[in-house]
This record gives sequence, C-alpha cells and structure tokens, in this order.
Amino acid sequence: MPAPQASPKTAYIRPLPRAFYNRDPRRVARELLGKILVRNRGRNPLTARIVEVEAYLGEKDPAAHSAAGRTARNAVLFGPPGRAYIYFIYGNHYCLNVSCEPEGQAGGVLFRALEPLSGVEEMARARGLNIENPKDLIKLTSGPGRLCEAFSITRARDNDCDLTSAASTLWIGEEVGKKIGDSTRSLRIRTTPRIGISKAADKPWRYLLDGNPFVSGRIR
DNA sequence: ATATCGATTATCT
DNA sequence: GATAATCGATATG
Repeated sequence: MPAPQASPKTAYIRPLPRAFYNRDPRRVARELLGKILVRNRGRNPLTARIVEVEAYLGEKDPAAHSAAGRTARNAVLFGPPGRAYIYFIYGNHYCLNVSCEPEGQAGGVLFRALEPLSGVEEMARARGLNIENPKDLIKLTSGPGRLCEAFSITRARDNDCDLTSAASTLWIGEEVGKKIGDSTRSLRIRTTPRIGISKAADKPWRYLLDGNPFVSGRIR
C-alpha cells in the first residue's frame, strides 16, 4: 500500500464545471474516478483522490433514494447538478453524493472510497485512528461512512453545498493540466454490482480503481 | 478469511 | 412501526 503522496496545493486543482454533472450518473461516476475531493480549512485543506463510486439513477432506479419521487430528504437530487446530497443512515453514518442530470431530474453518484492526499493527520483525528498502523491508514477513508467522518461531512453542514466552486467549503476538482476526458483514459477501472442494496442488485453501477488499496469491501 | 450481529435515528408507510 | 446506499466488534474456521 502506498504512503500518502505529497500534498497537492489546491491552487493547482480546479473545480469541475457544472456541465460535468449534467449527464447520466453512470457516465459521471466513471469520470469522477481519479478526481479530487477538497475540504477547505483555511490553510491546510483536506484533499483525497476519488477511487470508488456508485451511480444511482433517477426515479427509474429502484435502489435510488429518488425512486419514489421527491421528498424533503432527497430534494437535492432533483435540484441542479453538482450539489452535495448528504443522507444519514443506520442512525450512525453520513454518506456523500453529488447530484447529476439537469434540474428537475433526479440522479446522483455516491462516494464510496477515497485515497488521502493531504491533511492525513486531520483525517486521522476526525476518525479517531492512528496512522502509524497501516491497517488504520486504510480505514481512514475506505467506505462511504468513513470518508464522511474523515472530512467532517454532515447533513447540517454540507447538504446542498455547491461542489463546483473552489469557494465552497467542500468541492471537487482535478489537477491543472489534465483534461477531463484524458485523466480517465489511463486508469484501470473495474465495474461491479452496487454494495449494500437489495433492489436492482444486478446492475453493475459501482466503479472503482482496480487494485487501489483504499477501495472498500471485497472485490467480487 | 468469512459470517453474524448490535448500534441508533431520520425518514417514510 | 419498519427500514436503511454502514461500521466495528465478536465469533468461528
């Protein structure tokens, strides 16, 4: 397992445009792999590479929170693309999604695992883990609930946050110099069924970077 | 290594 | 009142 890489300065990360998210969530999910989630914290932002995601379609996907139509909880999924949809689950954990598709149409991508790049000490503190232990390092951001805890993501703080602006406290970017289509091309991407659902469990809409140690759960 | 189980609460039926 | 896009702990092979 690789040691965390040198900290990228956010000055060299630029946000993905809203149009990036204004598409089918399966397409967005695949292309989000390798991109960077940023938590602005004054100096010393938290950054991590996206290594595992799942696509949830709109009202036609029985596994999606939007399957039964718009409610107070899932309203962000029906709003404009590129916003954070945060939900609370099992009385314990938050999960992060980004809304996709044009306004009025639901759809989103769930963040399942990240590879920490900078702010690792802060993440460890938030998770109550010790980085000296390699096992604990993996557990920092390997899972949808874990990554939210590492980034201190809550519904109260971050639901409906605009993820397309570097001025937001939470946003998504890519390294300057890489083109959106390009950065995905060289990656080894694997698709599998989605984790932890019972409906539409056969759909292969989980996307991950093959071999990345931070990917959650078991492969296959 | 895999399996099972309890925690704990917002949300919806 | 039941459920849930999970996690961590415990038990067993």
